[in-house]
Amino acid sequence: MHTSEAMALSAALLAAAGGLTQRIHEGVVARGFEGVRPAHGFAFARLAPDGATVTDLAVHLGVTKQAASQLVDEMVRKGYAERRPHPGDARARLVVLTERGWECTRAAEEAAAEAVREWEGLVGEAELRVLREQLLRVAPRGPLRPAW
Amino acid sequence: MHTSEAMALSAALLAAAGGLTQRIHEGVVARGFEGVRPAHGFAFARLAPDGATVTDLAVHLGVTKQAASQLVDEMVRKGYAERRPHPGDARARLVVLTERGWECTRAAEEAAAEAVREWEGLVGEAELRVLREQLLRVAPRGPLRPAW
DNA sequence: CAATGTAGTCAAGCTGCTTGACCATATAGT
DNA sequence: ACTATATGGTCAAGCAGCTTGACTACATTG
Repeated sequence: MHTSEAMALSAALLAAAGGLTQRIHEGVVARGFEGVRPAHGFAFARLAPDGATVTDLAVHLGVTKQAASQLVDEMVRKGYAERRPHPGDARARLVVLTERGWECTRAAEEAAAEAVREWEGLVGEAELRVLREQLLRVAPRGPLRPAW
Repeated sequence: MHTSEAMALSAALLAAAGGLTQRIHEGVVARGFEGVRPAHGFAFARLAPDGATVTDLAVHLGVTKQAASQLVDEMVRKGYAERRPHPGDARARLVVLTERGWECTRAAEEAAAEAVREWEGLVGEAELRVLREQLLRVAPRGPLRPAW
């Protein structure tokens, strides 16, 4: 593949990712969750299963634990998360999503599904599965974090 | 496509875009261009053909013209761009890439091509073209700008 | 039970963006 | 032609999100 084609691919990938991010964000806002930035989504993804400590979150997001702690402050202030005592480690605190946090997570999933559903009309359902498989192959392993 | 599959696709897309961005950035740094952040790449892309005004750049990046002007300041200070008088409008100034700016652009293209070349080994060359076509379809039109 | 490591926070500072104000030049209306 | 308004660009101040550094509370190791 030539350099110019590689650039076209890169640009398309970045544009698609940017567009999707924006679509998800708009969808979340449209569903009544304000003051949430795209970066929060990556935190929600880590907190969703069973909660996490601030340090876990910091590693996941690739920022300092102070920054992660401030992010948690903000999410707590806005009612999306709460700090609970950590069972088995009195130093740590387990950050978990509130009910509103779960609702926001579902809103983000719906918005993503809505955007992807439009893509079905553009490339077809079967091709969309192919696209997913290809992206899974080229995507790096590890935590999903904001990139630029 | 079910919601969970849509989420898997979204996550893969964001991860792939993030990984690519990081790869390009590392490749540019490895080629000796320091102090360049990923956000600069989007500015380079707009300046590359024939230069642009600060206002053009601001629209392209989706930021205020003050922010764009500061970005240009930085690029000028680091030797990647220069401000020339605008032919035909004495108010405006045409921002163009310096020779070093062009070298940096080529470095980014090489780094992108290098990453994409690895993808060829993961999904195959023919499938990579398919991937490009699919992404071009789902990518929104318009300026390529940082998303989150 | 002393020494070292880890979870978390407080405080200060930096950077990249914003809003607001302003000047110089272009363009439109009469 | 000349005033009125719009546009390109910069200066200045402020804010938000991150950083580094210092510190306390608890855990873990020997």
